[in-house]
Amino acid sequence: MSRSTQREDHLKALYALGARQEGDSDWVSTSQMAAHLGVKPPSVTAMVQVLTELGWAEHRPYHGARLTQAGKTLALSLVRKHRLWETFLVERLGFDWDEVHDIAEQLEHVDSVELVARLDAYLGHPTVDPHGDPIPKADGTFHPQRDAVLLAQLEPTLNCVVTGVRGGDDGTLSALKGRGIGLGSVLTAQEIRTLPDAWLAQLWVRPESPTESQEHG
Amino acid sequence: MSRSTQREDHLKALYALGARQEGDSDWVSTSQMAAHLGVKPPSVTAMVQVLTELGWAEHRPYHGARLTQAGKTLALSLVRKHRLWETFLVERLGFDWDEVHDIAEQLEHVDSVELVARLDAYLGHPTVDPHGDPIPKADGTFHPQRDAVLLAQLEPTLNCVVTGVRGGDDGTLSALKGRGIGLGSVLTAQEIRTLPDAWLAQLWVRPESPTESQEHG
DNA sequence: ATTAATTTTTAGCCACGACTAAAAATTACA
DNA sequence: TGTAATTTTTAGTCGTGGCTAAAAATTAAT
Repeated sequence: MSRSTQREDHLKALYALGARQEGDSDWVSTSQMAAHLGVKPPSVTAMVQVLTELGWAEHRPYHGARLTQAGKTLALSLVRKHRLWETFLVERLGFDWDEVHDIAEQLEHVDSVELVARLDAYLGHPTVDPHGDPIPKADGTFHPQRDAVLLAQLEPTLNCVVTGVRGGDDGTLSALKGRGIGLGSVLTAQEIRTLPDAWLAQLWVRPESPTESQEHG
Repeated sequence: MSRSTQREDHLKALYALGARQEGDSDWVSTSQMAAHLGVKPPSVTAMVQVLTELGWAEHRPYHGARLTQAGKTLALSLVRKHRLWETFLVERLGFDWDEVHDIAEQLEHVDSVELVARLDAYLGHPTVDPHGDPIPKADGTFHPQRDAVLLAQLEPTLNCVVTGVRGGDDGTLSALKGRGIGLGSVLTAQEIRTLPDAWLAQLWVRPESPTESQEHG
């Protein structure tokens, strides 16, 4: 009695939502998780209690849940697997970056440490996935985005380069692709003003001076 | 309500056991399936009834079950996925041929036709997997072993070359590897007499004249 | 041809993980 | 501060896919 696809999905949701909590703490409500996972809140409550019994989460009834250290380590290994598979799908199989999420979602639940190690080596130990998200290391260490800010926080006069997309579902990603926006895309200050508000909180960008031209690979 | 890992596993068992039935028909008993899958017969009965309702199998109570044409097509697509993944694991990730079965067993349940198509192209449209088993084509056609006989049926004076291993579990495969036997291995008539009886029904071989020497790649 | 042994199915149960409806706690408002 | 609205948990149900024990059918043996 330990890992299962459902438990792993709840663990990942707890990790993802905890990391992007607005303010101080990383407590996540069951309804947040339910919305994220596409299930109803009572199902989440039940699952959170299971995760608690396994020592992966703690649960303060009516307040929320958050991961323990053990849970964080496990969640990080899932994120690692997900991002390695996405890298494989894009770089080796030639998928577009907006097509790979659902497939990686399935592949990440395949259970074999040897497989992950060999996949990592095969891909040349990549440090970021095709969305620009950093890939956790095998030992659990994790270096978040360097030099990146969310587009919403960028000074309005600056140009920038897209370095990542936060929590992008395939729908958002293909909409971005439809506007010609991908990793490495250069956005001018005036172009930024034409983008939907929703994207301002999703795009990680590296600021550039207003006059600098583009040279990226 | 259609595919699930368990249903797919039962479908594959029905296919595999039906193909290797001794005599005339391809009816498979529930206890055969149960032994193959590591579950109890009543569980198989229940699952076979589900497969029947889905139109993938037919069930004659107290006599056995067998696949319909639709079921065969589906089973073949699972075999295809399994063997493509095994090929990937061995040829690209560098696994030994006796380590890949369990991992491929998980990977084959990943649901994406596009993924299979791209994996196939990436591997160069291989026709046999690392165990020498032929890989069914995307359209469902399937060309079984050419020129191969089971070692048990080989005339006792002939040498032979190993071209495949029938239904090899990882245990048998690593035992074979321990004796230095793999795809392309040359077995002399006298060496054959020293092999365990169990292997005689598992090794597919291509006969050679007693004097011929080895030249294989 | 009966009876005995074996195999298969049916009946009834359990764990997992979802759901709805109702109760309890928290938060918001007056 | 007391009541209303919202959120969360509890209670009870359902489907999937296992199990054991008992009944039914088949096969084997006398």
